[in-house]
Amino acid sequence: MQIVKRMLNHSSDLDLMFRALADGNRRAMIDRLSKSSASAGDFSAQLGISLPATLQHLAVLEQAGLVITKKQGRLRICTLDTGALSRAEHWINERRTLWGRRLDALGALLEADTMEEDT
Amino acid sequence: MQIVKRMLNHSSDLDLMFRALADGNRRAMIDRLSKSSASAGDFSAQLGISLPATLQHLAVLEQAGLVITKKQGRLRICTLDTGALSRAEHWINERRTLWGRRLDALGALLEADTMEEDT
DNA sequence: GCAAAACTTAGGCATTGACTTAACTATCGT
DNA sequence: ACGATAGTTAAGTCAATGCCTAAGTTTTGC
Repeated sequence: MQIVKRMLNHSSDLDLMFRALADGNRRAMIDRLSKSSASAGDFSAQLGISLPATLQHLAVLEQAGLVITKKQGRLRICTLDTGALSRAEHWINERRTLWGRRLDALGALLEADTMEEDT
Repeated sequence: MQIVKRMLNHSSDLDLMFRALADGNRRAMIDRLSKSSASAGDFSAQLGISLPATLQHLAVLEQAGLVITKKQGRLRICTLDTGALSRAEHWINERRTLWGRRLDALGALLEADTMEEDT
């Protein structure tokens, strides 16, 4: 059963995703993975933190759907999953453009207001 | 010692930004602001949380550079600042496209691997 | 002036998050 | 088989979050 990837969290997907991205070490891991796959030990060495700490970060990234890990022999190999990144980007872009449109609509009005005040 | 590291670790702009976005209430505030400006009391009422809690959220959003607030009379009026949103989006997009290029090269191989696991 | 409205500050509390060390378990090379 | 390598689990520490209530402070309007 490959369906069970997410349990009944009261936190949304976006919560998990943004919280996962809100840590420098985890972003560094994503940076690293955007170049090539890596093992848990690689991250541990690169970041200078313990292996357990690394595994916790990996769990966060996995739950956020940002990273996929798979056991190969005694290594845990990690790869990026860009699906979630796209969703995060989509949320941001939606808000940004919404506000952009509003600016377009109000821009003239605000400017007119300012002009009135000035004179 | 790791305590020192954490305390000295002045969190980066991206830390502040993503952490700010990692909360449903704060994303709701941004949603609200993407439609029009609002006062602290508006948010308090909309979210059903106390005014102090609302102010804390606003402080987080302001420090992240996502929101601008300004005192007008006895109201604290808040507006969106899209600059930070754009920066967050830029970071995400950069990683996504980097990985995308990588996928072009490795795609078939990874997919074959994944298929094996799934079945 | 003065009370109500809208915020601000202070203090407290329960939970979560990022670490750690120590003690396993599983794989690999010889 | 056996020691070294790579990861996993357990348990604990400490700081940061998110929320609250209570007691200020500033503005507004009568």
